[in-house]
Amino acid sequence: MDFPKRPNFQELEKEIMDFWEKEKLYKFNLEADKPVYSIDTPPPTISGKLHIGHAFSYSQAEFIARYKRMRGYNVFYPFGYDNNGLPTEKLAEEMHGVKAKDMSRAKFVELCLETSRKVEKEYERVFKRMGISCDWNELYRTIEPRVQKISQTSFLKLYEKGRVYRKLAPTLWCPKCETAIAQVELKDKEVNSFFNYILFELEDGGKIEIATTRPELLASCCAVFVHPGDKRYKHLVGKKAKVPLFNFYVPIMADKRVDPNKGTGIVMFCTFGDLTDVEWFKAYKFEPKISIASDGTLNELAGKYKGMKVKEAREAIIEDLKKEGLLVKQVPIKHVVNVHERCDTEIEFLLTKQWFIKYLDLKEKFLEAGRKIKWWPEHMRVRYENWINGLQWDWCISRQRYFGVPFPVWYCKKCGKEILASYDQLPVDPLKDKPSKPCSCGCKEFVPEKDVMDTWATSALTPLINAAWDKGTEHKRFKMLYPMSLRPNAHDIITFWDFNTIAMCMLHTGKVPFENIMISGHGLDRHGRKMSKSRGNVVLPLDMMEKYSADALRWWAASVKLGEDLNFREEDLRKGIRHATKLWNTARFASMHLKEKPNKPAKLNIVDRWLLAELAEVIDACTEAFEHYEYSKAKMHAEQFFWNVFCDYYLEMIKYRLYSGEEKDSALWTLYNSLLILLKLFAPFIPFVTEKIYQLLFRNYEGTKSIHISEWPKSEKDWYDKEALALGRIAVECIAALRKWKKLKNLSLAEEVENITLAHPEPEKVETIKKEIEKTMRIKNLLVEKGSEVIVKE
RNA sequence: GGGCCCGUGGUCUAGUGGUUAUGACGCCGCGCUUACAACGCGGAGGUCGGCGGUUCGAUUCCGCUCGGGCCCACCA
Repeated sequence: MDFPKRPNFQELEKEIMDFWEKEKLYKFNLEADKPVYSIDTPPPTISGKLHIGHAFSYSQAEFIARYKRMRGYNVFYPFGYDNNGLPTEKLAEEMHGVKAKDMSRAKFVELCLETSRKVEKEYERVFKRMGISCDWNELYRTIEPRVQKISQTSFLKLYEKGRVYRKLAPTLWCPKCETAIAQVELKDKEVNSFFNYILFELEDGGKIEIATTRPELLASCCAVFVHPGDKRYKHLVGKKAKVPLFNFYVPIMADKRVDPNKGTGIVMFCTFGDLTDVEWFKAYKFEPKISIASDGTLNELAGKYKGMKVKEAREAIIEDLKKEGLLVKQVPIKHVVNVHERCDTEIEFLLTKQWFIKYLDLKEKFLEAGRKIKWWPEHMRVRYENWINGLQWDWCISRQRYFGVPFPVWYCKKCGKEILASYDQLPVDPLKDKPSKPCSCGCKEFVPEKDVMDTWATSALTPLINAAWDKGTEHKRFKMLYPMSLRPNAHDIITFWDFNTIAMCMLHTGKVPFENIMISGHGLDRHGRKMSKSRGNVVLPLDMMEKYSADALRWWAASVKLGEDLNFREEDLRKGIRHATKLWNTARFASMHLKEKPNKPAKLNIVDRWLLAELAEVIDACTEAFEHYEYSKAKMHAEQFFWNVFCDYYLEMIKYRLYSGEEKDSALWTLYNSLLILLKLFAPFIPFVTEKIYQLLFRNYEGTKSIHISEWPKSEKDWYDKEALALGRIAVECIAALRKWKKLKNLSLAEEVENITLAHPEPEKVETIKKEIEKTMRIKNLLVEKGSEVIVKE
């Protein structure tokens, strides 16, 4: 057997990785007659490079996959890529130095696909190198045709149920690029501006003062707001104010979103100056007054100011207000505005038609669904519930983007009616394809929907994607895989991914999509900050695995409780190396003595019985911890037992038997079995080194071709031997005291000693295990007497 | 501003209404004792973030406060 003192972990891991791949160890078997454990792997966003944070949370879910596999489950562990949407668009633009709006849509989509393919390859390398035991045959991409079909089917079904509707809604708009933009494309910018104090006339001739930075929006003014608790203005609520220059009346209303300390405490509400305006618009259901066109110029509603750019109009209106004596003062201020990150242009809100999913009426149902799922850790459910309780609007699922799943929709050119694709046409691209029949009005010309769906509207379907919902709900695969056993993800996307998935799947199937949700924390940088390109604090998993090992990286990821964040410090990776080396050397020691598979002896030595009793407790503790997704506890129990009991005491205590031959069969049998059990307890965490040792030392005897499909350890009934447990622990106490004494006396541990007197509270018990203590500590004659503490007497 | 979580020796971490509070890294001393110096043995090191309350008793339960993280909201 080949047991060098120090293995080369990198080489070892690559060899094992090839072995797993060749043996197709993690392939899901649709035909197997075993209980299924299915995992709804989070498809990572194709947005750049994977960092340590990914390694952290994917490892944690993977521990569970390996544990369940060893528990005999038919584990379904697919992999996916979320390459549908804005992050991939931005990556493609960045990598190729181009901009989407400067090229044809088809060309840009092709570029995104090409970018994604390249990045997927890199992701795959990292995950495989980490030993993530996914079945790579079960691979999906959220942009691929099959998934598009599922996503579009979802849309059509919801449409049929009356759950999907289209209505005007404010959209973030860049007037320079003349495109809708997403919230993540916004950037804050501090600008110099003026607070303009403007007079509005009341019906009774009185005047009120309003401060605004955007006088050009006067034509869009719909109302005037004060704070409900503001005594100065209480009497105004319910009255009307006349908008200067345009001379129409608007209501004066109270709303707590007004800050009484800002400006005059009276604010004008326009459609739309900023995000608060959007909220008021939605909350009070105003008729919009849009005075800014998509190119950033004012429209006919603005009367004489029509055609002017926003800034020109602002100046012109200020001039006119001055002339009329309606401008009280201008106070220069610095304030933060939202600009488009590309071109630095201040954004506007435009009313456009958007698609929504109606679900506000189902809040109670979603809360109930959340209660049907086991959350690990439990408190994470609270975030889910808070999110639902705070929901105020239906879900807008349309995005004015390019790279995403298209809506299966056209509009009749003549009557404007919505024409939906038929199911057998899916996946469909309305920009290229045509409806299968003419509009009911007879018209044969159509305007395609150009928007694409929100990426979450597709990724919220992963349980259905995995279960092949496109083939219906009555086939074997769907029944095997839906609902899924586990949804693992980090806590930042509970509100997006978990909530949307539960909502979507409940709408489609009426059943919760998974039985368990396992929420992991974040792997952060040394100072506890998220890793990001802009911060420059990204640590790459591949670098760390080359420097240490995949096992070391995984060992690190297992070191905190589920749900806790963990700061990454490179020196912590040494712990994993240290542990793997220790395990390796233990196996090396065992290999020197295990020349064949030992038979169970008729009678077990007391030390062996003690070890098995300790082991039985550890197995139970690890198993229970894993059943509760507490992998870190399982790791801790196994690790502490291994170092502090197995290596420090047990191995030392059996050496005399291994070398002398006395009761050797008992020691060999126990060593063989306890080491195998330990390997199995560690296997989910450090799959490479445990596999290698298993192959070298156990495979021939055990038969099963890999430790990762071997049976999870079970303790035998007769191992729970209370007497042996107590005696063994007493022996440990005595040995510790004797070691301390030898140290004090400057004696080497190997030094033979004649007569020693040891005090112990229970001398009669020590007597029964005296021989083992003597042999371990090389004492000729151990005398025991009663004492209050365990100590060597001079 | 709202919600959730975290705050234990220099660093990371376990844990509990009750004797001297767990383990590891680091540090100090000794040791290459036939698996392992990527090791072994021994040792030093903590008012369990702060204040107040409940209790016979609190690191553990409650309230407030400070610090950190994440998500959400806000910036006329």
